[in-house]
Amino acid sequence: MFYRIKDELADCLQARLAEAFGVSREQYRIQVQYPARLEFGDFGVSFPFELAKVLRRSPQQIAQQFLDGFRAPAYVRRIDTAGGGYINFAVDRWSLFLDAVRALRSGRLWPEFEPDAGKTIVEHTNINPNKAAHIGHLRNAILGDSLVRLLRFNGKRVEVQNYIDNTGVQVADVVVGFLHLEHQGVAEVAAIEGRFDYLCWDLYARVARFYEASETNARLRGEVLHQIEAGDNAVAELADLIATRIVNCHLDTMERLDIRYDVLPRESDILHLHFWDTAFAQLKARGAAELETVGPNAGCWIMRYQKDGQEDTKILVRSNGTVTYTGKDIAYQLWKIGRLDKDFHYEPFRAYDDGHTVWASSSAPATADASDLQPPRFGAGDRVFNVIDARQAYTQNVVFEGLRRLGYTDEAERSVHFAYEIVALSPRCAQELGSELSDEDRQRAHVEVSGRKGLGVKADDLLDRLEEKARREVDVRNPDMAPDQAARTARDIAIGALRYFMVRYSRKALIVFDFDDALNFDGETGPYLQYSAVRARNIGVKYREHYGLGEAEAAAALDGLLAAAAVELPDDVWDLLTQALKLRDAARASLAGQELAAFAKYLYTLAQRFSNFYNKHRIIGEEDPVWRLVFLAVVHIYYQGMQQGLDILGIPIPERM
RNA sequence: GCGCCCGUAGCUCAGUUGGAUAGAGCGUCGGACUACGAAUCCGAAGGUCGCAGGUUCGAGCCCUGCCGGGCGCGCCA
Repeated sequence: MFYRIKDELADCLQARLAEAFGVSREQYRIQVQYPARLEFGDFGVSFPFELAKVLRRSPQQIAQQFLDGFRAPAYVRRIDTAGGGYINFAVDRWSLFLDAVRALRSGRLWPEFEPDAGKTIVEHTNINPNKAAHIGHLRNAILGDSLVRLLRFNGKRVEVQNYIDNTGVQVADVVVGFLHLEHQGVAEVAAIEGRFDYLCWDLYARVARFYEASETNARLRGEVLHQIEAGDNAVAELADLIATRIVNCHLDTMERLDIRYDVLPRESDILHLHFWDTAFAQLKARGAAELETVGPNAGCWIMRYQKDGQEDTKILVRSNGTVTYTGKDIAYQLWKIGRLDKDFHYEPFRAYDDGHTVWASSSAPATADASDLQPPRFGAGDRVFNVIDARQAYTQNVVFEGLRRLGYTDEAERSVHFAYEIVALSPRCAQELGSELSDEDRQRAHVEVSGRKGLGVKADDLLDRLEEKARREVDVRNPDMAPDQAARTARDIAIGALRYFMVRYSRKALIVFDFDDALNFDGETGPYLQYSAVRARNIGVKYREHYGLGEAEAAAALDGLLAAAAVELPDDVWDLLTQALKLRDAARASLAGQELAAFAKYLYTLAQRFSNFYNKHRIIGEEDPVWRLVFLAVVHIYYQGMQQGLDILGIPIPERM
């Protein structure tokens, strides 16, 4: 609700600016800001400085003339000029508080945004289906899922895609491992029990060493890859079995973090349905793809494009006729943004507990009796976010350039590479994991996670460790808690710790992973946020118990405030209240800036203010009935905000902790 | 060589798109529980925002140049 007041004030100021100086909104747009310090007020503007030159007057004179005859909105209680040109506005705390109480009573503290008619696609996770997920993948999935939740909160309709590269070399490598190291085929692999993704993790690392041993070994990769792409043979069947089993492992892992998907587009179907041919025809028709006749790239189909004034070329089709990664990616992006005249077939892949179905792409129409489920219309998004690490920035730019070369400039504009830096390991952490580091690596600040070396922290191992640690803490604090509830609580805390950890750093920050940081539950962490929410809810519960009120009665008691005489809300209460009411602002700003860390930071500050508040004030024990209700209302408003905010970050609130 | 990103407290990071006295957490030191549960709170110490110029009423933020670090740039995927 704060954002509305801010917008309203901005309009009001803008009108006065036109009246007093003839400056229109188009000429100069007023930005209302939150002042640096609370004593300055609740809103502030600095336009007198900026307009001083144009209006040929001093900032003070402008501020004075502006304010002479300015009719402020009713809720503005005080207007000050300060610092030789700032104009600050303080609102009437009590009346704004009463507005908030009314909104709380009618359940409209944060009215929904206007729903967006279009569809936003978020593609994330995208793990090669050949081994267990690791911390790097967790950053991707958690960032992606939080983005999905933030978009939905902002009124967007979102489709979640998880692209499966089931025909790439990474899967081929594991196939080589099963065939030539384990001497196992489809039947044997299908019969393997236990942690399949963990088994492949080790096997994959062994295959890397196997390739290094001889040229003959290394050649096996190409042969296997060729058979996978050709399809309709035992090797391809094995690859499909491995990829499908691993994808199921990944979905299980992500499910532990409440991360879900709508559709899994598979590389094999892009191949079999010849998406590339359709895209290629478009590229040729538009002249975007050209057959190179001279030079080192002779015989290749290339795309030329301008980059910083220099011409660059990218190969789309090799001289042997095969398509490059970039080429396939352009075709796939065209499908996502609705400019490929082609679609997948779909089949249900699995259903979650609540009945939601994840669909997988398919090369053939589903048989009539297979299922009575009808897939939704996938793809063709109005806006597409590709959550992919920053190392792919160059490739992503080439893909978007491809769209532009096809004349789809709007579509390129609405395609976003949601880039983030990778998660690396501290050298100490890498050694802890049993990796033997070279002297060079030891000197470095961080070591890159490497699937090929088998070096990395597996997602499920990290989650297990988090849960174990959380369980110990829960048991110490709640010795009488039932084991199943303790387990559930530990799980919630582990999720909170991990999700907050991955989202608290800005996207551009490289995370150097260390167990000490990740397993920390104190200070700026997920459990801190959860704890404050739990405390707020329990204060509400205790309040009702203490005064013998039902939930509805306690809520109705708040109505008494509406008739009460005004009291002056102190700074700490006001700080907390306004921060809670800024939830929408924060969500909007975070989305606009495409920075989830900003929202995480906002929530953390909110929790901090609440912690400060409940340590300072007795709520249930407060003797003055008006203050008691004021405090109760503030606790309620805080809890409502925290509930929504934590939901955006996918962090659950335990019953107790 | 070309391109992108980063350099802020001992450590890890924020810094509302150019605003007011640069903020958190961890760590260190000191204080607050027979409880609306201390996974909390309060206080203290800790800064030449890599360096040097420039633009501006105003620069951690914009421009230029250096220094230091990371990543990317294949008929790989």
